[in-house]
Amino acid sequence: MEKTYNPQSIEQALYQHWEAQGYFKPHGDTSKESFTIMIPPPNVTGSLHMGHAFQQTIMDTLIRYQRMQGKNTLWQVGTDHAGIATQMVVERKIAAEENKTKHDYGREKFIEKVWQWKNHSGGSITKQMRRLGDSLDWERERFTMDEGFSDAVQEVFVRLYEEGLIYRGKRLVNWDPKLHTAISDLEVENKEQQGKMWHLRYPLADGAQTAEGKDYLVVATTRPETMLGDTGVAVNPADPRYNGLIGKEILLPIVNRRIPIVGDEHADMEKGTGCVKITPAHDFNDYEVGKRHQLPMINILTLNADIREQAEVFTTQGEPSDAYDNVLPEKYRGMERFAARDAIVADFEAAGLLVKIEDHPNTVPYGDRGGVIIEPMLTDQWYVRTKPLAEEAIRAVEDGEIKFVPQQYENMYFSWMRDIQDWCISRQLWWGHQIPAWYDEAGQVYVGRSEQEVRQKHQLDEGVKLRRDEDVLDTWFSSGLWTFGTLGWPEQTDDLATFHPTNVLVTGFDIIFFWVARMIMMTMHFMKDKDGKSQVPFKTVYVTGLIRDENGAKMSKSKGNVLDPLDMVDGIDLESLVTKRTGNMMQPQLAQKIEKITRKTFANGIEAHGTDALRFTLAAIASTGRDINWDMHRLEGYRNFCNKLWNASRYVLMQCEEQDCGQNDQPMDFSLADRWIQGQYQQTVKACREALDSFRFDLAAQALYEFTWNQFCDWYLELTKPILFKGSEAQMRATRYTLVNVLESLLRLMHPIIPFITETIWQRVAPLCRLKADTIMLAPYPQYEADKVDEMAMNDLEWLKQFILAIRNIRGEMDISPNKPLSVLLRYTSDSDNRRIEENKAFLSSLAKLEQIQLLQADEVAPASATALLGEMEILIPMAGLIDKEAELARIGRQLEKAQGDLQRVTGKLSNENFVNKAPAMVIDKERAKQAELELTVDKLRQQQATIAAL
RNA sequence: GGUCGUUUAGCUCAGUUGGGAGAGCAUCGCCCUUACAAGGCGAGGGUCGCUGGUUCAAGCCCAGCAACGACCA
Repeated sequence: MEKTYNPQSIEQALYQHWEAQGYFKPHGDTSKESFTIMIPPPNVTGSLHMGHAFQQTIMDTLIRYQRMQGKNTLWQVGTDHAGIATQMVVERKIAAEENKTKHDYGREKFIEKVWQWKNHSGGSITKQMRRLGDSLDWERERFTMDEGFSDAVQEVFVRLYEEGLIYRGKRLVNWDPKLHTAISDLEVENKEQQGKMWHLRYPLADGAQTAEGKDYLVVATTRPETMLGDTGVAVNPADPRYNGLIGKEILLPIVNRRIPIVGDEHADMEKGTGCVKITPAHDFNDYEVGKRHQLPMINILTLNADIREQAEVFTTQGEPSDAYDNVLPEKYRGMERFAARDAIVADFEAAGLLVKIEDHPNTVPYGDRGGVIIEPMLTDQWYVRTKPLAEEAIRAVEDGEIKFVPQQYENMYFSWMRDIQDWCISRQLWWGHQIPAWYDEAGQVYVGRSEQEVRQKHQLDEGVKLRRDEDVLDTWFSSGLWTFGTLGWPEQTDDLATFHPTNVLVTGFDIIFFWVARMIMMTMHFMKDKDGKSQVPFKTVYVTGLIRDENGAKMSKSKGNVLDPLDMVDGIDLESLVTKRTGNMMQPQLAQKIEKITRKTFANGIEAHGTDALRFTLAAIASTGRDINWDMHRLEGYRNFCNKLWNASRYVLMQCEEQDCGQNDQPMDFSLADRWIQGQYQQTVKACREALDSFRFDLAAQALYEFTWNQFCDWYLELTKPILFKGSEAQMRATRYTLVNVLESLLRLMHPIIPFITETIWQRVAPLCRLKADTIMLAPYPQYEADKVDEMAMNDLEWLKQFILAIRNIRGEMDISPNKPLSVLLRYTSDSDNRRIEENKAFLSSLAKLEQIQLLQADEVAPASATALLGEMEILIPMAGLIDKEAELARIGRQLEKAQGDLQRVTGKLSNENFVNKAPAMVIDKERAKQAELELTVDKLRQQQATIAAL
């Protein structure tokens, strides 16, 4: 083996080999249980970030763990077409390279362009995923716009429409004025900010007066410009100030429109002025109020969110109406919405109608893609009626058919599902699944799998002109079909029978609504068992937290704190990192700041750590679904761990290769250490399996770390040295046998988390265990073997450790070189002490560096010594010429203080009658034993203190 | 405002049915001992956010408060 651990020299080649050998594919033996994970399809425009690395490490660990247990495992790979994001990428590209817009190309040519982009540059993320060691079945890679998947999407749309679960309507939607498309409520980010509240005076018509005798109402609004579209003012029917005015009218300033005063609970008497202007075409709450009171709707904004040349007037049902005229004051026409706001406020002020302006914290909706403020807009859109779909989806989680890990995320799921709103699925984009709907010239809509099918079904001959709906479907509509669409639905394929329902979904909490909930709804509606029972898409949803930067801030490009997982794998120098973080930015003005924090945080760039160290770190921090602050030091620690494993393996191989490791059935004489490490290892297997079975990757990582470093390396390897250097043939053989077999099995145990280093070492170690197999990937996962846990060996070795630690402690405290051999005297030894000493002299001499071990009789006087206690046994190291009196007194003093403190606590507890009467006997016995031991310890330490003090 | 979560060593985090406060990293001291200085050996370090309650016993259970965070409105 190479003298130093160098991940870069092993990882890439291994992955290519695995992939070429087809180890990632399901083995196909359907007599074995299947185990399936569907990867959350990454955005085809995306690149790998920490969240991907985190989730994929978990998925790969699970899939490797199950594969090694012989299951027919499928980890399905693919990407999604990311409608808006992809279209934006290509639009920017043609703008930059050819100075063209998509309209210059036209729809068909533009889509061709997008496909070209997709085929050349799309999915670079899948190459990055290979670097992580992900054992995905690449031959089955899917894309949400590929042919089969598009069939599934169309089929679902048509069937839902035929079942009345999809409808079209003119509704208020979230409109992105920059991207010119509707988006669903989930794609809106509400941001808190310090805004303003304008108090506007609205004169009452026909001489009406308020209870206080005023001839006007004051409405408070955060959006004064929308007053151009007001069709009412609401007051609370219980509000004595104004309820007398219900039914009266306002004369709306600027447009001189008469609008009614209505009584509605929406007007909060406590808030603002108690009077609310109602603009049904530009506000979701007002829309509802308008519907309740049959107020017409006046649209005053263009799709750019500028003031229209002429308003559009609709009835509550969305039909064109002439209830009001459509004239808008000339001066505002064509104004951008915020310019119009300023102008209108100024005009109110000029007219003496601006009462006041207050600071007012409010939440403002932003489009998560375009980044501009969303405008509620009255448009024709397609909707999924989600309520009926949600019912079954809720039940599946209630009944435990689907479990969330950690469970608290079920609350989030339920609260959203129980209050679910209809889902706007149409998008005014070109890139995506075009909606399979056609209109005749009268505007009548027909839905079908093709124009031909539509004509046939509705007996429309060639004379009837049909025009296809131009809109495409929300990308999440197709992602919602991921679990069954990838397996060949709507065909009833063998894959569906074998791999569906899938087992585990690993995802972030942020897409529970976007994706998880919708996937459950869609799957349960379309996938049925033979007996008609709905199939769930997956049995467990493992929800991860977010990985944040070292200060707990969310990673984002605009903050410049994004960490590329591959930079941690390969390393990156500071200049490249700065260039990478500040290049290609949406807001170049932030570059300087980003450069500064980058230079500060990563003064020396990022070192290479290798994929295994990254994966181990991610596993180690995967605890309970909460967010994690990324800590570079932990990554370093786990790289050191990989290095430790590497070097320990080198030791094992150096000792065992070309030696007799028990392969030839010659006699073996196992040492205490051999028996002990087997037992320790078995307990590790048990802990590790339990952790993986319960999704506690952190506990699995911890168990592996603890065993490998603190037991196997720190103790066992050291304990093999006296045997391998001085033991008999049979002892050496047994120890070599234990070394190679424990290591071999340990590598299998760790493989799901750190696949590369384990495979590399395993290739060398396995032959020494008489194993012939091509890869560790398909070797069996270790099982707990209780009969290999030798209790007596465990106890004896624990005693041995304590003995050695006691000597080392004295050396450390007394500044005695570890190289200096010591003589030790033992007093008050029990029979079992004597046996243990006799059996383990070689170990003691070697690990504690003792030249002589001498037993004293109980009444024998010992020379002045540094002392340690092990049970009743006294370990004495004669001080002559070695020990500093003051230092030894200080050392004893510290121990005494600690022992006395403990004793006091235990004694206090035991003298409490209530404790003795009520606590379980076992607990009391334990305390009594502790008390006795502590008393002895205190006693002996005092004696020792006196002895030393008397010198 | 509602829901959920978090608060444990300097930092990042574990702590399973209530029964002696843990890990990694960082810190301090000593060591280039033939697997490993990305290391070895030893040591120090915590009022478990605050207050109260239940209990023989609370980091853990209950109530209230505070701070922070997420989602929803």
